[in-house]
Amino acid sequence: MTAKDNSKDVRARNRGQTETAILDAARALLGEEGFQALGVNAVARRAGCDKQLIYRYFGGLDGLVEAIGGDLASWLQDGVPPPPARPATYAELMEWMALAFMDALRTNPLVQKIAAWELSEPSPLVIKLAEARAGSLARWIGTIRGDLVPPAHLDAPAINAVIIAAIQHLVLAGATTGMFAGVALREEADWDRVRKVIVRMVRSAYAEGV
Amino acid sequence: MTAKDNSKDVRARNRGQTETAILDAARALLGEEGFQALGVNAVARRAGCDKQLIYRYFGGLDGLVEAIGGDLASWLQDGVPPPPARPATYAELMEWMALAFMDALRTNPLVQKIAAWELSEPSPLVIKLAEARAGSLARWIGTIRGDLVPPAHLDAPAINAVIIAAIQHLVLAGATTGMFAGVALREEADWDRVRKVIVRMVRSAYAEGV
DNA sequence: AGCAAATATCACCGCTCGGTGACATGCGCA
DNA sequence: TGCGCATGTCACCGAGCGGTGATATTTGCT
Repeated sequence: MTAKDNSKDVRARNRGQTETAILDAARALLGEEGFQALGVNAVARRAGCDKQLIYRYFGGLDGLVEAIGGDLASWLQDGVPPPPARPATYAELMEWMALAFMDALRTNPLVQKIAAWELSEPSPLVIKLAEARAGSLARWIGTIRGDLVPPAHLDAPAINAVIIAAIQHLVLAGATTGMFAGVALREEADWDRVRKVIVRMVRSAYAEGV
Repeated sequence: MTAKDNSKDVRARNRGQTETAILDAARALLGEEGFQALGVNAVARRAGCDKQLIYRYFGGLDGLVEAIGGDLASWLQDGVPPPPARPATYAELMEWMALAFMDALRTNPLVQKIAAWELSEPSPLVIKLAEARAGSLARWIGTIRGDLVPPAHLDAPAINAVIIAAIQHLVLAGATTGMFAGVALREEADWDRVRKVIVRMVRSAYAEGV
């Protein structure tokens, strides 16, 4: 029971523990500072270990990022509760989906930073992340969709892509500049305004008329 | 008439000429490589001059970027032709606006990179750029709007923000990963698909029903 | 012509980065 | 007990970065 024992946690020689420490550090760093700050030195500093271990256990930054991308696969399934009442129509389902997706993304800075990353550099590594995220989204929609079918005369995938794109962009812009196209995106009231519009647009896009 | 005369253009001692050379280099670098590659050394290398001149004439990278942001103010007014036929309704106007904005952004990698930059780091410098871009957009819409007035019961600014956000996000995603939410964004046919959906959503959002 | 200011270039600093090899230390098994 | 391997640490490399002072060269004015 020397004085040093509790000064730095136990930091036993435990590979698994170190690996998760590195992973956690990388996730935290990416979520808080963005992909620009994600480097071998920074991660090792934050994880409290030597950067050499990053190379040994993950094969460098690429492998580390790939590992992060791995648990990206289920961020929607885990974080979003299923729709409270079974929606009766595809339109209602998509309306709920849009709002749920917006909240999920708003409360997940890590995914926000990854999404911003995808828009900033087309490196193969980032493309893998994009695919993982797209797959996650597709799987999530698949599970909540059940047997509901979109109207046959509509291009539902494209409509949904437009909706998701709008939400994603507004959330990212709100997190950085706090505005977009003159519309404030800071207070919860601002987001209520956005919610109203999203709901209206989803409804009308899937409406029968026209 | 020594052999060296034409080897490097004239490169006379001309401050104005050098300034535009630096500005052009910075614009080209930003448009081609993205904001990550925008550094004092890189710009000077590309402009074929010493980086010291960047500090002397622009006060560093910040001033240089600010100068770039300056002529950002008119990128829409200059690049987009006015609507061919005077639209009769606000909805028609916004429909044309959406498509025109999409094409303008798709053909302007510099603005694309700046938009991606805004989503990646919230530095005060970038916020200035964002404001410049937002102001440009507002001014553009103002001039083409004329005396058309949106339906009073609708939150037109928010609706437009959602539309612009969707377009911007799809264009950025197309330029980097070439996909979004499972929808391809490469061939012109892909963009026709997007156009159809955008038109439908703008129309229905501004429709009288509901 | 001659001089001062504007213009352009060079050399250098300190720092951080990604990456690697050599070395220390503790665990588990024979 | 002692050996071998897994785990962790350290020192170092070359390169590029942003930034700055001193210096060379041309221009333009008197």
